[in-house]
Amino acid sequence: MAYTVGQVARAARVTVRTLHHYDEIGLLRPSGRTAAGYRRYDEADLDRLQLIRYYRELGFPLEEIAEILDDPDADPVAHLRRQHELLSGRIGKLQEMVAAIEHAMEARTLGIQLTPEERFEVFGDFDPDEHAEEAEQRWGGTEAYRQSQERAGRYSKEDWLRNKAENEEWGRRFAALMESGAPADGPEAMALAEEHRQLITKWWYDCSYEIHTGLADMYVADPRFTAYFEALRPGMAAYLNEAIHANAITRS
Amino acid sequence: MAYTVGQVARAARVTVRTLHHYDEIGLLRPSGRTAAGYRRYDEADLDRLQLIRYYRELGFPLEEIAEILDDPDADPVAHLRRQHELLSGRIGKLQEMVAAIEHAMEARTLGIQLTPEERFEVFGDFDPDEHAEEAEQRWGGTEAYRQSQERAGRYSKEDWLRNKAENEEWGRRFAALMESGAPADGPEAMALAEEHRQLITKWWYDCSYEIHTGLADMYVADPRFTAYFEALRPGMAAYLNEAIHANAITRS
DNA sequence: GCTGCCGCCTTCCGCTGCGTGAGGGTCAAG
DNA sequence: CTTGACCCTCACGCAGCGGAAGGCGGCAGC
Repeated sequence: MAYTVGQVARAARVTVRTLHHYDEIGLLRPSGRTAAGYRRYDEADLDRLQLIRYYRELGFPLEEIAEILDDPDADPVAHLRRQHELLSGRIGKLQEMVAAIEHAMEARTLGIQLTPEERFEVFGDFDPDEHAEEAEQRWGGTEAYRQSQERAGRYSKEDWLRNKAENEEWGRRFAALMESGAPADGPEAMALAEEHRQLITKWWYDCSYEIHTGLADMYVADPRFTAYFEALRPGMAAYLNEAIHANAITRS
Repeated sequence: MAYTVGQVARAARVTVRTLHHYDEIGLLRPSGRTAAGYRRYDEADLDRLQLIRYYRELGFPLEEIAEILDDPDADPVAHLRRQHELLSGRIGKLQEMVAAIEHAMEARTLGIQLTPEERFEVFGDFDPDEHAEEAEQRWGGTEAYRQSQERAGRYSKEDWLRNKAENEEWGRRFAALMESGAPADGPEAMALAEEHRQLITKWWYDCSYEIHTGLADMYVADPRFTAYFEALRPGMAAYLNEAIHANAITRS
């Protein structure tokens, strides 16, 4: 059986132009032509095309595919191994990027500006071990972080907006409470601290009391978080820190 | 402070040519030039370059980066979300490719030819659900398969060769046993069946007796495996099948 | 003031893997 | 004999630079 370009293209899910291209560069020459100059592909050509598409999808450049297919001495397993490594590396890089994006999205919702250093985190420009270690230290490499990463990716724009709105709503009530002069370790403050914990659990990850107090400490230790709360109301970072601690002690 | 192209290039880890390119397309024009025509970059330019590199690493095309940076109304989070999806998709595809490669490597060591269908498995050309389901059925989605996949990727060429050699050695001894006329459910056949199980455990995954009998059945059911054993010695597939079953019943 | 060398300039061609025409011939059906 | 679906061969275009050619600018040492 002989096939025309169009038939082959449909069968192999490539464009006619692609077949022309493969012909041009000698990667896949049709086994014959009709009197009118039409390309005629036979079964063997189809087999070869399958192999070509296969290696293509594995990321091999066309020239290398030609080498593999035309050199019977070439070791296909070696090629596969090499490609396996390449792919693994690429997956790793992409995963780092995804993590960086999630981090960026998370920061955006709080309106926190990333430091240049953080912005460049995605680049492999420092020792990977050191980098991993730092990430471990900063985020604990914890289940919590993984949860939040996972969720971050799934949230729609509406989700983000609702999240932000709920956050702001809570912020307003907390600021109002401060205004009223209520003590940071009083029942109302503790109730709002608890609400804060629940908000995190709802949107991000299971926030235990332990984690919550850890967060509270970060709010006064990390200037970016401090700035965020201070912008809502001066003194809020410290006040919230105290309320969270009080709440954690009382409830657990 | 003002910097020359070279200085900027070194600092930002890009090539001079890249900066020229960014200038050409208007993505990053240096804030000034010296009398001699030298590009002069200032701090603001560096900031912009950082952002450019950041979005670049996240996979944005240059044109889109220009949009994001030049349009203050553009929603960066929306862009991030979109990019997150793109990256996740790409990771998924790459992971499928890796699985396909591992499958191919595994098949190679046994000298089994993949069917065209399998060769095209890596393409997303049929319903993903159906595909996943089929893979589930074929491989059980089991811990065993995951183990073997994981190991396949780590093996060096020498490992593969040793694996192959051990396999062949076992094959020779098993063929010799058949030759001797020993019964398939006799002690020697069972011993070699057990050795076979251990070989799999050593190289691939924890091969329980249950899994082993499953494999044995596949050896007579799947023509490609059958062909492999039949090539070693006619009747070997069925003989091995029986020996494995006998061994499993006796030992467990 | 001359030489040497490095860094900078612009210009231009090259690479991959095709997409997308333009401008025309061919084939089978009605 | 026409129509419409195919097919052909040029040939330019795309991103995102790499790299070379050919020529100044700037600074150090003689």
